Amino acid sequence: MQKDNRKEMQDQFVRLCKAHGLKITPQRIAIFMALAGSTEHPSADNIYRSIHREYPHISFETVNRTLLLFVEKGLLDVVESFSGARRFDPHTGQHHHIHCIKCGQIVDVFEEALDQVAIPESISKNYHVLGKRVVVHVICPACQSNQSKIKETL
Amino acid sequence: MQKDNRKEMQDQFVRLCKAHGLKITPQRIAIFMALAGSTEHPSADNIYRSIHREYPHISFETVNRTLLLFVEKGLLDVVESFSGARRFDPHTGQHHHIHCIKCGQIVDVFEEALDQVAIPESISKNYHVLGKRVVVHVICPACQSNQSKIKETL
DNA sequence: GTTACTGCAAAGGCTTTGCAGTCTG
DNA sequence: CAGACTGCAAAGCCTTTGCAGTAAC
Repeated sequence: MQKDNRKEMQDQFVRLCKAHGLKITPQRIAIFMALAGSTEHPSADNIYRSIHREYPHISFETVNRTLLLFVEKGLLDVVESFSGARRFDPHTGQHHHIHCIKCGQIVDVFEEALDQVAIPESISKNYHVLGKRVVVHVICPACQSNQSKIKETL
Repeated sequence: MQKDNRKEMQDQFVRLCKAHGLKITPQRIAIFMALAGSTEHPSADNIYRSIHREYPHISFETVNRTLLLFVEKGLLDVVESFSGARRFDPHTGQHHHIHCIKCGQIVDVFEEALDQVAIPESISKNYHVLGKRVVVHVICPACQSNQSKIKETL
């Protein structure tokens, strides 16, 4: 089951690469798989670390370059953040985010009601609109209880 | 008129400092005035440059430290960005943003309808909510016409 | 065989920190 | 006068780039 899923994802990746004229390399497969299994909106460094144990020869530069390439091709999005490292999101469809302003955690929100928020005409009239997102600022339960421990990253 | 406005702002700043137990220094006044007159969500470097001609002795470090201090005291907000330098917003009230994904420009949006977006119970039930913002992703008119000229900063 | 991709090393932005001296209240 | 604030210099992150070698198709 887990294995089937991996195989399925790899097939999907091969299709995506072909569609975009990208070469298929072991590095790219590893990066894609790491992303596919992530929900925490990882930074380039997060991805690098998560594949480093299994593929110690993959360099950080390749990870970063690949992520930027994927963004360019629309396979990934860069998400809004409040500084620090750039963070990536494998989920490119319409959705929303919860940000903990203490620890920087970002949680996905799928809510029909938020998708339905109408973009005011004053905006759509004057700009070429690509999309929208509702960002909710919170202090997450973990940070609530650990007031002292976690230092805000801003 | 312009002069009265400056005076008024300085008085406001003095009140704010007293309320937060901050000392009033020429550096801080300069920084506050630069922020008050800004609408483009400046970075620390933007503020530094904008006051540097008039106050060449103010260091970048002081500007940055002061901005972070103001954030801590709630006089300023840090706004979401898609990487690059941290950006500040003197407007701490409820409002929304338009982001140009090409040039990085951020435009404020004041729209009753967006303020009214309800935070789903699934969120408010589980998190301590501080606020929300609708972020609209666009390509601004300038970037539309200059397709080639401006290089995306991501 | 060509061209795209990778890894290395180095440089380039932006941010933070320790410290000694200075200024505010 | 005490504590807060500033400027300097240096270090710390994160990201980008040039280049020579390597792998994919």
